Amino acid sequence: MPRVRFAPSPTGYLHVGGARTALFNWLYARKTGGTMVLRIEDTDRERSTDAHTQVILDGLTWLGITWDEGPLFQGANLEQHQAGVRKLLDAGRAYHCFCTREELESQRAAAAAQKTGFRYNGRCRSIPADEAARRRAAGEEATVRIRMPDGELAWDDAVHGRISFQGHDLDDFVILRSDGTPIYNLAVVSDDIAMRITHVIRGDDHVSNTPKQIAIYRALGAQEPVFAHVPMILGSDGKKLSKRHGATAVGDYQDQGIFPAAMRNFLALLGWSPGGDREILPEAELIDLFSLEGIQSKPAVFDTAKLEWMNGQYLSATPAGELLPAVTRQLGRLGVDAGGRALEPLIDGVKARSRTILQLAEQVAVRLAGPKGEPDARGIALRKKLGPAFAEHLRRAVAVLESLPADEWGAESILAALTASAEFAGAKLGDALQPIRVVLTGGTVSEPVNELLVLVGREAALERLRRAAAETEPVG
RNA sequence: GGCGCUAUCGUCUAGGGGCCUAGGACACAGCCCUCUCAAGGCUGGAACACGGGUUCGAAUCCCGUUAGCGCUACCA
Repeated sequence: MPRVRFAPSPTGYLHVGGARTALFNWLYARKTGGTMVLRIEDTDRERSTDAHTQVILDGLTWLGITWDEGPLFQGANLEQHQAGVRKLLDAGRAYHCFCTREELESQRAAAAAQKTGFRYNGRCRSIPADEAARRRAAGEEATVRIRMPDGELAWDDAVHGRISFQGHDLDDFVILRSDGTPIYNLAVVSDDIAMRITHVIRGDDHVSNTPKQIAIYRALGAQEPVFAHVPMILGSDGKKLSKRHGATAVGDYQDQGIFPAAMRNFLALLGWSPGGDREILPEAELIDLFSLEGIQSKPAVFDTAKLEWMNGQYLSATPAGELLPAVTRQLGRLGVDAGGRALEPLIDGVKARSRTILQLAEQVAVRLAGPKGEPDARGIALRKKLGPAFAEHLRRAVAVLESLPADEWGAESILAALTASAEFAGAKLGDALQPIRVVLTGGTVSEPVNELLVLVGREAALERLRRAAAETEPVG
């Protein structure tokens, strides 16, 4: 049975790229009946925080990504990592390096000045073990470097096919800091071996780490896992997705009222395709269709418009009743009290015109509490265009609607009454109705006016219309 | 600079030598519907980076070129 892991470092929020990596791991585990391990890579003590860990856990949970083991913390495995280094040292596959940070930095600067790449010069490579032991006993600080073998370091990547590096292009990199704590590549390999990880599914930014990790696997005499490097997610300018592209944290989308299922569907299709034309794929289909081979080898641009479209698809497919809790929560945030009214009809009325729960809740709020402040630009433009007629239409509407008894306050009779009145006055139906829409919603966009009136309710609608008619009445 | 990865409409992609005058989706434009806007339906514009091979035949295979991206720490 495959064992996969998602291994974020808690140094920031759960990024959409990380979320997608987690999703692919999860999909693969669920598809194959394997095990998903969650490991928090907190070896960078300076930048790791518990708050970030919690945000990552929350983000995964929101997306519906579950894990079977963990969360495990890499920091807890210090002794295991050190034991691995000792084993490498004993086998002569690693050695102590006494070069100081300052020496290394000046070498790096010199290399940069000459526009040539920096590579560790191997100065400490040939220091005999007993001499190294003596110097360390004398209090000299040392890191541990792996002895990088010559020859090929290649693997058959599950998404890219064969990828090959040459050992002599890599240098003897540090695996243990002078303070005795492990460096990322060592810790990862050590943990992946200990956790019996069979498939390492991670971002493309790790492909250049892979040959280094393979060198460690070999030096440790351990079996290498299958590697699958999934492509990066880019911003609209083709550059690596970052803060300046707008929302990149999973939590941002949660706040915007995106459905977890829509986000998951969208993320899955970013860099992966089941083949064919299917787009809207529920969880079960995603799992059933998923394969590592279906993962794209080129990076993908994150397209918010398509995410919102997809969310709209999920929104229309979700019955109003299921939307109720989320809408109620948003209404609370907007400070609008439903006053015990049944929200479902309101939700159904505006559902098709919303792409996110947030937009939907805002529309419901307007129908409940009336628009806030002045109408929008198009509403004002209409008022100007109609001039005095705007108020006339309103007054006529008020008169007709008032004459409609409460028990006849239905979409059909309202439309009939309004149509007849407009006809009698020789007004175009559109001109007669649009002012009502503007007063009731603050804009020129809504469900049909007769339905809008039903949703707002007789008393509230009449009250708002009367007031607006009076306000817009020409002086004299 | 070195090493590596990648290359189909603006974007996500289908495509595994002939089914391709390259299909779908988002976005865009137009039309239908219509009291507005959506939704929905229909229509349209829009791509195989370039150059060489291989082959009867190449978006598909090979080699270059170009471009983009990633990595190049006692970060992860």
